[in-house]
Amino acid sequence: MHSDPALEKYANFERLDTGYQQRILDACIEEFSRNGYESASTNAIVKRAGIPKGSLFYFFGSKRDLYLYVVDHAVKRFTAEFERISADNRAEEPADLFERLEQRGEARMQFVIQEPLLYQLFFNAFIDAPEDIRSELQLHYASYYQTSAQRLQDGLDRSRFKDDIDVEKAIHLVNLVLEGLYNRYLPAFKTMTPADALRLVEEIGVEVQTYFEMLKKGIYKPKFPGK
Amino acid sequence: MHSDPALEKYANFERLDTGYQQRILDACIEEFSRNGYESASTNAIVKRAGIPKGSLFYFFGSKRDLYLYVVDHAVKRFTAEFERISADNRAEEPADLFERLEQRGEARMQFVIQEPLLYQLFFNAFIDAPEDIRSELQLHYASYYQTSAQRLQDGLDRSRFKDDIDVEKAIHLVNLVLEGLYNRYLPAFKTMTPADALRLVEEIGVEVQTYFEMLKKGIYKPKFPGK
DNA sequence: AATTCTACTGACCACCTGGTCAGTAGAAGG
DNA sequence: CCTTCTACTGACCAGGTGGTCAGTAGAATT
Repeated sequence: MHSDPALEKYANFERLDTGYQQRILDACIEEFSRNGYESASTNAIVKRAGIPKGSLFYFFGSKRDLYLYVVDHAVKRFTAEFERISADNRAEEPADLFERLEQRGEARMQFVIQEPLLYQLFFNAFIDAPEDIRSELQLHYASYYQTSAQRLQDGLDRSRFKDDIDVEKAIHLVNLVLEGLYNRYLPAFKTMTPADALRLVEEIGVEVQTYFEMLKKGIYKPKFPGK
Repeated sequence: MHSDPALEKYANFERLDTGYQQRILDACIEEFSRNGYESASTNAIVKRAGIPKGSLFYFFGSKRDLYLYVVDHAVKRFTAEFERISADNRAEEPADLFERLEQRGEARMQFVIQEPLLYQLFFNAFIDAPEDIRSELQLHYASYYQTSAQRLQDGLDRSRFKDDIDVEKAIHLVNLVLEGLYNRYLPAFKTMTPADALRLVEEIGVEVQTYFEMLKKGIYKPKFPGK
């Protein structure tokens, strides 16, 4: 992350008192999540935060670096919340693929409810942002993505899968479905009140269950039915 | 579509000779597919097309209307190509869902290979574009989308589905997988020779088969195995 | 009290945006 | 030949954009 003490790229910002930091961060989150990277305006940010224009660039250097900082903030908060929720949900990870994915989905939903702007910001960063920023982010978080994918497989009960099935391919398939579902609903999500978003999230949860039932019948042995 | 002769919103453009029209369209397609609506620049378009700035607005009125026109062009080309390919593939539609989807998938892949930019433009229009434009497009193409979905179901052999399965939901599921796959591979197509693209399409075909096997086991009765 | 140093500021900059409209080239009509 | 008309043009506009830097207020040092 950005906390490498040797570089301290954002030292000017992090030296500030936390209340002031938060006011600035909030303004950035609001602006970036509402408009994405390109359409977000640094002028709008300083106006909203009530700080001088020069300060923003004194603290962060450039719009690009500001964005990277805010995205990093979002990712940190997301993963922290993610860990916390899945930690006190269950001490042990379930051995079942679908239960794992449900658990992750639930944690994600919780975060969406609590911090809709941060979630949107974080997610859009990998979709909307200009190519060079996107690739930098992908590079930056590649290891996180990899360990996350690895953790999904560690200690997984592979005996539930039909013998003639390639487990990696099956996981791929299920991920494809979840990814596709998310992409399909994303546009609607962008223009919703938190209450409507919450309702939609629950609807999606039901839909996911339906699909999971079908997928289980396809890739699990018959003795592992839908619960 | 936009061809309502009573309004003739784009008459100034469509009066031009086709070569000139095409040069302008190409520039628009390039710019919009590369940058999306918001970040696309009308100045960049006129520069690329080698036409005066005023002409663009004389022909199309505004950036917004230009975009709607180009998206419409993309949709027309897409559906035309789609019809053509599926027409000379087979005279009769197969009764099997997966065969139908394979056929459609093949047609779509052909279009992706032949016109990657147009496909991207068309696809992104419903994802990236500003809310008001997106909703106008959705309204505009709602009926097309509906008939297309209807046609997928007409004369479909529903007896193959397990009795406890919601056929609509099952179709949704399979579409989700295909859509996800296309989107995953789309970026690769943009920077490929036709030969490599063709090879990749065949690879994807194999992958689709794998997923279809699993899905069939999940939603079809046992007596309809993978072929 | 004078000086140095540091953190910060805001007027300013060059550049870009979508859009306009008085003006013009050239065909058509008289 | 002159006029009218039409299709088209490009210099221009107001309103942005991200970014800069000479200048300053106030704390720290002498």
